[in-house]
Amino acid sequence: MMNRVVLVGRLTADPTLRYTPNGVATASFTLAVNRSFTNQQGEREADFVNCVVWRKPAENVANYLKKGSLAGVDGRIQTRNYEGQDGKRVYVTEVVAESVQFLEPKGSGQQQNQSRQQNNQGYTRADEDPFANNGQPIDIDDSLPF
Amino acid sequence: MMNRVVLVGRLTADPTLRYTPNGVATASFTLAVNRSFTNQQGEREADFVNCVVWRKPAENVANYLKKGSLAGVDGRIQTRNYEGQDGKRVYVTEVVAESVQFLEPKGSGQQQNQSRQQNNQGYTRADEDPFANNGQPIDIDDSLPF
Amino acid sequence: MMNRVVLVGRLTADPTLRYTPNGVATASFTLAVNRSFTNQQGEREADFVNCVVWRKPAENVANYLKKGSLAGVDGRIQTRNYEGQDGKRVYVTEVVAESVQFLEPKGSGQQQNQSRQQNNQGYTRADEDPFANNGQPIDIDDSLPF
Amino acid sequence: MMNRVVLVGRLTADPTLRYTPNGVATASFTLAVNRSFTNQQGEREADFVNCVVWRKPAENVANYLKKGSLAGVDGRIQTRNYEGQDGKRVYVTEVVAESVQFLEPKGSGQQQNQSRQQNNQGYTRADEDPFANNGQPIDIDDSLPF
DNA sequence: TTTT
DNA sequence: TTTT
Repeated sequence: MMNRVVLVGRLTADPTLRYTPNGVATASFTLAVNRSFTNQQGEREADFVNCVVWRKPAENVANYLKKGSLAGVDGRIQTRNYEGQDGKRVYVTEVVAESVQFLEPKGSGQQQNQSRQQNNQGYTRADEDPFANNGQPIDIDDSLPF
Repeated sequence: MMNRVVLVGRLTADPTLRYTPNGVATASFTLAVNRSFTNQQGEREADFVNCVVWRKPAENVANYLKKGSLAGVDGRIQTRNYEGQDGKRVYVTEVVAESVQFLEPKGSGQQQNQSRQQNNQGYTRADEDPFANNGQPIDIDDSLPF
Repeated sequence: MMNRVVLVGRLTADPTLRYTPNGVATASFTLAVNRSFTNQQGEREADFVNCVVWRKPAENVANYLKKGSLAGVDGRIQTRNYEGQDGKRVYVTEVVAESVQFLEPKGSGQQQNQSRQQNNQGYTRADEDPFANNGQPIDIDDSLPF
Repeated sequence: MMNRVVLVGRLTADPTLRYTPNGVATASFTLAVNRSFTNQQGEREADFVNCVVWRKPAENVANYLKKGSLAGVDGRIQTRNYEGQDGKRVYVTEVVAESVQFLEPKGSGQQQNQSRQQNNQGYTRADEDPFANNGQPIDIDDSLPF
């Protein structure tokens, strides 16, 4: 079986960094990928793809990317499901990034680190161990990645 | 911006073939893509990825693939949203296949066409023209692809 | 069968634009793709991948990309062979780009078009019709793309 | 920078297994990838892509694949060059497989292991340590992978 | 609400 | 030097 995704797009918001109880970092973000073709109104639309990344690259994402950053993702599609607030099963399709490429020109992001930390106050942990769970966040209370 | 997906997996069910009012064929199916790694229980899980294909390849999919068929998809990730039954916005991520590869050995699928037709009775149209709408189904009443 | 390549890298030189006798544009260029890992000397090396693109995107490449430009390529691997100068068969592996993405920030390339034209003086045709030949340049005399 | 290749095709010959002096396994093989389109004579041609794989997957390839096997490769394009027999630099483009997928139906390859061993007699080492050299074979005497 |  |  094969499962490969490559995306280049811009972050729709600052990434969200969390830590599992075991101290493993995970960052989540959404990439806006503009389509190369236009719709019948002549507009270029975009696809909005939720992405997750684990461990060291997660911290790099949190430190170097922010809303609007151009980034490339190489990873795979992952599906998971969880119990929704209304008791119904919610199905999620997202991209697990194995590597994230920073495509901004040099020198365009010195303040990013600072801006991110302030932006993600209060989102510093996730109730999940990626290696106890195959890379799929367990969503407890309001800590959904998306 | 770049957006590329390559999958190889097995159909979880016979594909669903529909036609837009303009007579454009669209087939939808779900690929089960077994993961190469195991979870903490030592089990190999799978990702279930919804796929859509348009026009001539849609008819080929309907004619040559069925539940359990091994297939490859080369396409892109697409997101769309529609008004759910409870009035809330439902977000969908799926793969639009530009090409679908049949990876079954020759001679293993002669009855497929027949089995498919019987399976998709009553699903012969979709209320949508992909070229008036950029490849994104407009979901009217119960004609959702997924 | 499936064949998909996605690259992001920088042009090692200005692209070379040619036209077949039938007037079809083709641009060739080499992408330097820095590796994410280092060798035993701790250096980051690069792969140098020859790319070809046809028709309208070829002209866009020639007009908007130059040496050093950051670009993304979505295409497929192609192999071909031709009679070398010593009568031996030469085997070539290159990437045929179906789309090329310009990843430079806006406003960083206004003079590119002019610089390119002057750079490619005398390279204005290729002895080949891509649609009579499946996208593979026929190499006559010294007009090899690489 | 990004560099991703996905291929599905058939082995043109049994894979060649070697070991570096440090005992690291490497397998090389060529994938014939049939094109989806036809040339002006109406024939379907193929691309022949040289692939290399290291370590445990190399041994799996040697044990489970043989001439004609259907296989998928997920990897990256690598370029390297070496001094040719005539003193000239020879440039090589190949695919380094990070994973290889066996796409043959079950039960179709019991004799493969045996057939391979006999086929590769005398090819049991390669003068190279992939981790001292970034995955690129050092070609000494006649031990070129391709 | 899933494939082999 | 090419596979089904």
